[in-house]
Amino acid sequence: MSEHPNIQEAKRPERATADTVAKLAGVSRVAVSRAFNPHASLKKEKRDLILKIAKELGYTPDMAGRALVTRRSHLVGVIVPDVCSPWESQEIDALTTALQGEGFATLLFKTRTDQSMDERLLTYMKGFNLDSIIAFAENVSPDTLTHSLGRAVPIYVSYSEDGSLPNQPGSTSVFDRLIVDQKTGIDQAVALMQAYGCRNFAYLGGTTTSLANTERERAFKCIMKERGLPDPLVLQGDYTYETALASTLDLFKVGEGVDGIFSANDVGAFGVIDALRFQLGLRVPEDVKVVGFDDIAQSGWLSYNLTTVKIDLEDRVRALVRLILRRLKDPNAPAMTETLQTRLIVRGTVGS
Amino acid sequence: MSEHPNIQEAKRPERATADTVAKLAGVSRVAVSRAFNPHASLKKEKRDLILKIAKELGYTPDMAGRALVTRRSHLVGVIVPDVCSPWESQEIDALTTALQGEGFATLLFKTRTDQSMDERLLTYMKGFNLDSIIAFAENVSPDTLTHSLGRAVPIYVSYSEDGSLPNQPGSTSVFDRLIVDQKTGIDQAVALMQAYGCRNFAYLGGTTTSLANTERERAFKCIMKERGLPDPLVLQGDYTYETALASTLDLFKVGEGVDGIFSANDVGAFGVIDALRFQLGLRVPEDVKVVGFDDIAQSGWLSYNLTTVKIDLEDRVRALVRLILRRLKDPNAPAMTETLQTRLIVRGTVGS
DNA sequence: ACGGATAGTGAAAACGTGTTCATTTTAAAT
DNA sequence: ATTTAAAATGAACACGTTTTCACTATCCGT
Repeated sequence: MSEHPNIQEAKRPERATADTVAKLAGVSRVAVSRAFNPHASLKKEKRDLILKIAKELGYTPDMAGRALVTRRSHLVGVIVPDVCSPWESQEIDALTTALQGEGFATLLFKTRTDQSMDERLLTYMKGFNLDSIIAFAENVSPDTLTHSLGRAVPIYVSYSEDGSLPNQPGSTSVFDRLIVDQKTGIDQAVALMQAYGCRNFAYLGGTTTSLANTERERAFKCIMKERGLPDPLVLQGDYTYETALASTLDLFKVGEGVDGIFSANDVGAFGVIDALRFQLGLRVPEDVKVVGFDDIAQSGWLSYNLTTVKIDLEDRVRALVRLILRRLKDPNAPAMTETLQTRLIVRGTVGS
Repeated sequence: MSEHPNIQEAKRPERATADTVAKLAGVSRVAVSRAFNPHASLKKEKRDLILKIAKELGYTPDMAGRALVTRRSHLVGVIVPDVCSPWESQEIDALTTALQGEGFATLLFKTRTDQSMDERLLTYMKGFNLDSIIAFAENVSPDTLTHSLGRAVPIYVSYSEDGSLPNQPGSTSVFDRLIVDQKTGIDQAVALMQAYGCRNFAYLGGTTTSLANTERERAFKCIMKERGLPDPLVLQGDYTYETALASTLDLFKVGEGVDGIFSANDVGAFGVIDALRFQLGLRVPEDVKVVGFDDIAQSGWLSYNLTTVKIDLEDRVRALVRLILRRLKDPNAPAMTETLQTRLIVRGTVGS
């Protein structure tokens, strides 16, 4: 086994391995491994030599081999129904940046359009031995995930303090959670709309199976009651522009006289605004006031200039990464909860 | 080695491995491997038994172990400067769907804001042993990529027939390419603008280092000349809404009397439109006509209703996946080229 | 019934890495 | 100078899989 590999090596410039570097540096292969692990003890000059030769050869530790023994793939799975959706693409972007800085890469998986997951896909995902999983698709049950996903611990995002879904009594597994307090921001929104004279409110929902939507609707109704306002009209939606547009047209076909619409997301609010302005000949904000949720980049564009409830994206991603890293460092640590606030961003769709 | 693993197994429910399945099914581990490889020869009833037991145990072949010996990671890298950019997020979405169907997962990497890549990141990427790489960031030179990326063969997207960047004479490596013929669509756009009376054209560029932008500008100027029109004014841009807005304001500050603006991308066109309508008090399309490029979903929204040059996303992704799979099947196949057409989508920003 | 081809099978050897463990070298402390 | 602790080192093993390579059972046609 001393000269044999050279024959193959002569044929093609084979990928440099730790052994290649070790022989060239006159050290053992273990030393090469240690050179790439900052915490391992290795004489400084020897490490420098190894790293120098490694760079010349273009050697990089192979993740597959490393994953096999360390049981760390350095891969974080992101399950998402639709990458194009602005809020989600913004979060994926920020998440990728943050994780990349910590030495992890994000692996993208798409659910079916109904946000459910193929059995085949789950099996497939398991094979990658993901270090962590973030489920944007809220139609994937925690138990399904843990059952199908080896050692990776999913992180769940809840939208109310009482944690409506994960950590059920029946389930043995405990999840780290990020709780988003949506009520504060929504209350500010309703207060502003009320101050500008709204009397008849409507709530345009997102996908009905979405946890975020369920809690937004609940919070909205609760606030209406607290402020002594009548129960709002609820429009069916699915977070898309097209459906929002159609639902708004339907709403005003029966002439309800609604003068304040709160949408479960910004893209939906765009649909509402365009329906009002271009199809119904109504003015925003003079005739109807509109508020969205998310504060995506497009909400600042002048054509919409949308007043909206903001979840601070950087805070959110920072919290997620913190949870992921902590769980990775100590898999047996007790479940942890991070909390996030929301606040109203005032622009031009309620009053000037 | 017969009873030893059971001790560990008793402690925690260890991840099921091929050996676990093999022992339970009373076959060799090789049989298990074959059961999961459809092309391997294995008695049907034995395969069924193995797959059944595997499902009960929740066993899935480990990708790391598999990658080590097959030299196929089933990972496709996507290098992108900004996931949020609508066109790119749409393409990532479609690509992920298509690749997922073929058994590959997409791994996301972000460049720095100047679209260049950290040396550290390249080294890092190499470690994942990617099966293929698609570079959305056009500031990463082909040679840098091939030098730093083991056996993965990058796919390049060019925007002119003469292939301005890859396959240079100096470079030894040959790349598969996807050529987008932008001229046809741009010519249709100019023709329409001209028909509606445009006399003074301006071109709002994207990032100057972007290949797509360079070729779009070249094609636009060429068409202007062919149609006997004067050289267009060129505005600096970077594909963002904010810069487009600012550039448009600058343009009309000197009162050039421009009546037709062609933007290198749709998001830029949105900035142009909003500057004209909300800051300069001009009407679109009556006073100034605007055309974009890409045909992202937002271009159909009524507030913009943008006339734009479309690259068919599904065709594009289909072609990319075709190139990737072909290269993977035969790494030594000669370089291949796919070509894509563009065409104008007429909406409301040129004339009704 | 017989030869030959074919499908089915498992033992052993990879693939590239991190980690134990026992050993040697170096540094620090008396 | 001598003891004690700490740091540095490499051999062997482990991780989970696929791929040779022989070998056996099964099938077909004359």
